[in-house]
Amino acid sequence: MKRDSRLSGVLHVLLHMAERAGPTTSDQLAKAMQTHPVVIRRILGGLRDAGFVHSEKGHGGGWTIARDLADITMADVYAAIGRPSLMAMGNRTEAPGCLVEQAVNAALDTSFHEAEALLIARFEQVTLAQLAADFHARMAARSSTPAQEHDHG
Amino acid sequence: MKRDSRLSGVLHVLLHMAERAGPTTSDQLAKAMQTHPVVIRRILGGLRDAGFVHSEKGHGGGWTIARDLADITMADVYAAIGRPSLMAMGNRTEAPGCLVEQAVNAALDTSFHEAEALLIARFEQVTLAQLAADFHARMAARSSTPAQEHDHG
DNA sequence: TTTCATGTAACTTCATATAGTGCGTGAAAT
DNA sequence: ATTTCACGCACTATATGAAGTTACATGAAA
Repeated sequence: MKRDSRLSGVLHVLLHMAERAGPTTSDQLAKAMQTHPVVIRRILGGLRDAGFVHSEKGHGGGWTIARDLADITMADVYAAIGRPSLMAMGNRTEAPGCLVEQAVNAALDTSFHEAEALLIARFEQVTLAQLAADFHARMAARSSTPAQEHDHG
Repeated sequence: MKRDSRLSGVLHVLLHMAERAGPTTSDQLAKAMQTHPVVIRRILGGLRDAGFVHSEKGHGGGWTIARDLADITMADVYAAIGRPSLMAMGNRTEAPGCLVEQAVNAALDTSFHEAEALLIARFEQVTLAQLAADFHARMAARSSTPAQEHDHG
């Protein structure tokens, strides 16, 4: 089953933005992410509507983070991209008339809802500031090659 | 993101088989599941290889459950279909050179692995016998229309 | 008024889950 | 023996959705 990488992508973009001083353009972020500028704009659209980032048009424009990194959790980002399903599995049919399927669905739903609740709870505990700190720790650990912080090779 | 319904499907098929006395053909199961016989054979292929069901060719052939329902857990069934990914989300890139992405991946992986472990643990606690019992309880509750146990409308 | 940058819609790939077809194999009934 | 039944499997077809791309409009600064 193919897995959604939007959450991973948004977090990645946000951390790259956080490493820069002024506004960052979609083009620059696309280069860093090895993708297309329009994809960046799509990814950040939800974040902008949720107030986590700000976008400016024209000369000197681009994207900036609108809040303190310590005030944005992974759960916030997850919500901003529309709370896509976390579970790769679903029921064959929802609201089935078949009682066998109802029994199966009930058993699966119970477990899946527990797992989703656990995930959301974990997401709420991790802020972008923590992720940035982890990144900087990795930077320090890779002391021999300190210029590769943006290496995507 | 589209969700895999194989686990739901296999459990459904197994419980339908359990309700019948002798062998059940792929055709009969396909009718009950409103799908194609080949789909049934594919679904049950992994279960056969794992020894949970038995298949017989020719006249009077079909599928039978090879073990006691109390000895088959949802985790067994999950394993038999190849342990497909349970999480709908993955990392943009695995083993990235980018330290930002490494930090993001690490944070996500931690949460996802926890959630997966929780799910597997729950699956291990539910046997097919329990699911069958739940089904029969639903049958009893729907006492006014007792002939609909195979209704898929 | 030219250049830069976002906002969006429409379109194209591309991956892949699911469904379906055709033919081969083996077992039982006649 | 031969017919019928049922699974096994390789292959094709279809549908869905994410990601990538193009095109153009909007708005701001040089």
